[in-house]
Amino acid sequence: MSTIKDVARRAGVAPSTVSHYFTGNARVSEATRAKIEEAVRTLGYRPNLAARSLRLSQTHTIGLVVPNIANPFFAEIVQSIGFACQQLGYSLLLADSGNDERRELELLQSLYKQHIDGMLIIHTGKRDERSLMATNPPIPIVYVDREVDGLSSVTSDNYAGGRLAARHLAGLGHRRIGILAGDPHVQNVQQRIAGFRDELKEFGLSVGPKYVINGSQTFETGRDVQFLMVLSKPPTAIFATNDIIALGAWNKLCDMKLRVPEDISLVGYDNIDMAEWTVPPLTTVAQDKRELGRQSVVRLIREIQVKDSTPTVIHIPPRLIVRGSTATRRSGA
Amino acid sequence: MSTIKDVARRAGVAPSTVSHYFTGNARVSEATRAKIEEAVRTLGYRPNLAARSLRLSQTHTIGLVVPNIANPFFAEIVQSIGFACQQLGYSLLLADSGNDERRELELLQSLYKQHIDGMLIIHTGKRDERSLMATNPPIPIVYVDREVDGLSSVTSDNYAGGRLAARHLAGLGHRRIGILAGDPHVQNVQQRIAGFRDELKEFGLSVGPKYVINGSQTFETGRDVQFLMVLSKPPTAIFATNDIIALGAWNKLCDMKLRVPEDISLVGYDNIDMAEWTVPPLTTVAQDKRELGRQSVVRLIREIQVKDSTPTVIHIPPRLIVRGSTATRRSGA
DNA sequence: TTGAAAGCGCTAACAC
DNA sequence: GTGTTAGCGCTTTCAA
Repeated sequence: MSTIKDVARRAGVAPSTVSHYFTGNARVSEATRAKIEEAVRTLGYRPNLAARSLRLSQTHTIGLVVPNIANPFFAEIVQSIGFACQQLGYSLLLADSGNDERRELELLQSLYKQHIDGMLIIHTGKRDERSLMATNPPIPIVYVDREVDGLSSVTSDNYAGGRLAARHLAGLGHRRIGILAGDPHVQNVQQRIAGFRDELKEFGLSVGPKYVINGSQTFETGRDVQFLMVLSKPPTAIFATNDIIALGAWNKLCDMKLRVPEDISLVGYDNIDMAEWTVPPLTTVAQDKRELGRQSVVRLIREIQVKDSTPTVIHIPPRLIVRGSTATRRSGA
Repeated sequence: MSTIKDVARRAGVAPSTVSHYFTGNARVSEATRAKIEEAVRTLGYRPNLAARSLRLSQTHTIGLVVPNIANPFFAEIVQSIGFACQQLGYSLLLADSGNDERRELELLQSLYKQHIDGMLIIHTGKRDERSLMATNPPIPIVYVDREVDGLSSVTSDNYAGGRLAARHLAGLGHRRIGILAGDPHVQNVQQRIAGFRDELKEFGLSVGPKYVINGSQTFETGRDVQFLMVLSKPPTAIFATNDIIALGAWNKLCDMKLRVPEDISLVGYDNIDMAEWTVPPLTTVAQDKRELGRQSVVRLIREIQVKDSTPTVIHIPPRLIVRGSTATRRSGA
């Protein structure tokens, strides 16, 4: 592996001249430029970023911690983060916490050692927020998708999304509505439900405790929809706090010979690719994942570059995508 | 950010002693050990990996290039690669090529500059293999999921998987079988189809050109199943070269009021999570993604550590998962 | 068991 | 426009 010295020697100039050529910190004559370029080419020289990092004490690398990249929603966010990084000249160090808060903490530590310039975190949502804060990060951190009080974050406006879903369902005439809540400890879920309930209130509606199913953000929790359907007065519509739960519910409803939307309306959240793949496709609240990822990176890099460390909270507005899984309440119900 | 010198000063020893303590290259006395540990703790010292890399000329980081991390199949592989890396003490630099061969090449170059120790590549499959080889990599590379002639790779045994699918369908009595091939330029697809055809031959069967649909590895290509169903003698069973295509086909079949498996049997490939979510669940050829990821990392690290650079090809055996989307041919058909 | 010193590849003053 | 020089934080002989 050749170094800047090798290039310099071959080009018959000093190492610093080569450096100037690369950094553009000083103008080099046409003649030397040609010689340097020739040397670089024949030697196959690549600047050693480790050395540059050491010297500049910045790595142009950011860390990304996610709870579970196999979750399509997170995968799509990671992708857009990745694209934004490429565009802005940053490398991306990926770490999957496996939705385990202890591991999440270890990963943070080991990322710090890499002396990355900044960190993007989609936290597990399980840990007490304060302990994350207490670690007193040596570098800028922006939380993605799940916000943390008092710290910078870029998230979808979950409260608004909940309202959107409620307005849609109430507008279709539904009055007995169930909620597949998923994990009640996740802040996003709480906000979606809060928005949902608040909007319902404007229609003079509410959701009783028996009409709420808790669990986790998984397909299996969706299948617990059965507990709603065996109620003496089952709901005519259901709000699931994410698409995967909605898909799980739909799956169980199929098993029970209930049809969507004829027998029951179903609204999901996230608008993952799969939401379009059902028959009929799933009505859902879309989060702009591209924008979520892009803004996170942009914001983080801003915090890295200017020492402006006042936490900023960015909310990306959601939008309702009405597809085939919702319909007006049947007069009989 | 404190350095090894700060620690040394505070502990009243020389920097090299602190280094010895960390690397374990020399034994340190109990007394100094205690002083060093105290200093590290109060200073919150973290070794600077960039400096260490420069000195040791190895970064303990590997690069990973994937075509599209939003594809659930790749996402699952990336996850298992990530876990294996964590376990073995390597960091993971992620780069998504967006399934674009030009970008893939750029990413390789920029990863090289990071002086990573090795590289894992799931290539787009579009480029001529040779041009990838020609880049003459300065570091070990292991190709994942999609092999490249003459280079190290860890892939599923796609040919065997194709045979598995064919044996299953033929065994159920199907004689007119269609293939949703997807992208015929992807080697994996070719191999799956080759295996499928060869096994069919053993049953005295074959698939005529009109029964094969080409396209890409997408949901939309799956929906092209309609062109098979309007044939004068439509197939009674279909092999899709991945689950997403199968899901697309199923979606279209639903639209056409055809039922799976009563009217037509359907076999997918990959066993992504979603394959279990249909009603009935999808019969498919499973690739062991965990193992695929783990073996890739293990193999790459071996190539990094011992200079043994004779290319090794590892095939992970697939297995057929029979679920509800396949059934014996109806006597009427 | 500990320390002094050299150097990994690069950049940024500062001189010329 | 170009070169000299020092030093980023770390590890590693080699001596003491």
